[in-house]
Amino acid sequence: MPELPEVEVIRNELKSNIINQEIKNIEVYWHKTFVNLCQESPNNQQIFDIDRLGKYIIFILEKDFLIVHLRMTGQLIFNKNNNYSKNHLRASILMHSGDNLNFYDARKFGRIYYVDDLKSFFTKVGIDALSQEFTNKYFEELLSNKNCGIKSFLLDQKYIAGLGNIYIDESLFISGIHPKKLTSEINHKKTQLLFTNIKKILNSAIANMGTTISDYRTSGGGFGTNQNLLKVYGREGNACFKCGSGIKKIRINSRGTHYCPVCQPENGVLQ
DNA sequence: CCATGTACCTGAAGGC
DNA sequence: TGCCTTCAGGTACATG
Repeated sequence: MPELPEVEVIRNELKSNIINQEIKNIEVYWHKTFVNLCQESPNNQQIFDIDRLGKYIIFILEKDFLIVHLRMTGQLIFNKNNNYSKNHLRASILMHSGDNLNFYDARKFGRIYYVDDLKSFFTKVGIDALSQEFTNKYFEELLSNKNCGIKSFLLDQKYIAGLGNIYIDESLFISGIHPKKLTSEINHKKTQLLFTNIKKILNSAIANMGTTISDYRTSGGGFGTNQNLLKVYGREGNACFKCGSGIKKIRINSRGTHYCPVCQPENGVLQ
């Protein structure tokens, strides 16, 4: 499930291949994949740059923008096929050079939006988790204005954009915070620790080319390696790397949530 | 306003 | 083998 690091890896890889290319046209094979929110046409427009906000990848065209969200199983593959059969190909962005950017998506949740106004498109998306403007002070302010479980808070993209199920579980584990801990009850020291660890976890996942559990591929079709370094996610019943107790799995907001009951106590001195 | 529930989708995995 | 159920979780939208 692509989160911020996976999207960032794809963005970095695509930059060298896609920037300055000119779009010939976009072929759509599953009608819901392409969402046209703009009166113009992307055809014959040059791609000036590639940006990112949270889990959205943003292609900056001459006049407007193509925004891709991979959701659960989306893949952006440059100039080649992937391991999926051809019938998972939902759209192709064809370039005048003959290069192409193929959008595969087994579950059809992913989207390519064509928009002319970024501001109105991103009204419900908060600050990017790796942006310079996302500071410890900003994090504390967000937390103090909210009183819900910390995992629910981190999942909600309108506060902080880019975190998903895997990296939230990892960040809370190394910070020693129970996923149901109320935002208002996390003390100053723990807040700072969590803030630092979120940035650390995301940056290290980028360095490892992302987490490939099932569908995620880089734009070259490659695998990430970060799945080998996960501390809690997917480790239900296995021994905690810190204390040896069994990792537990519960559901929060209908998401599988992994934690160590000893290192992340719901109430206790460690918090 | 907020919290919760469900739709969107398909493939993999497990039970019997 | 094979059929059925459950699970995976990001986001939009509906409901209470």
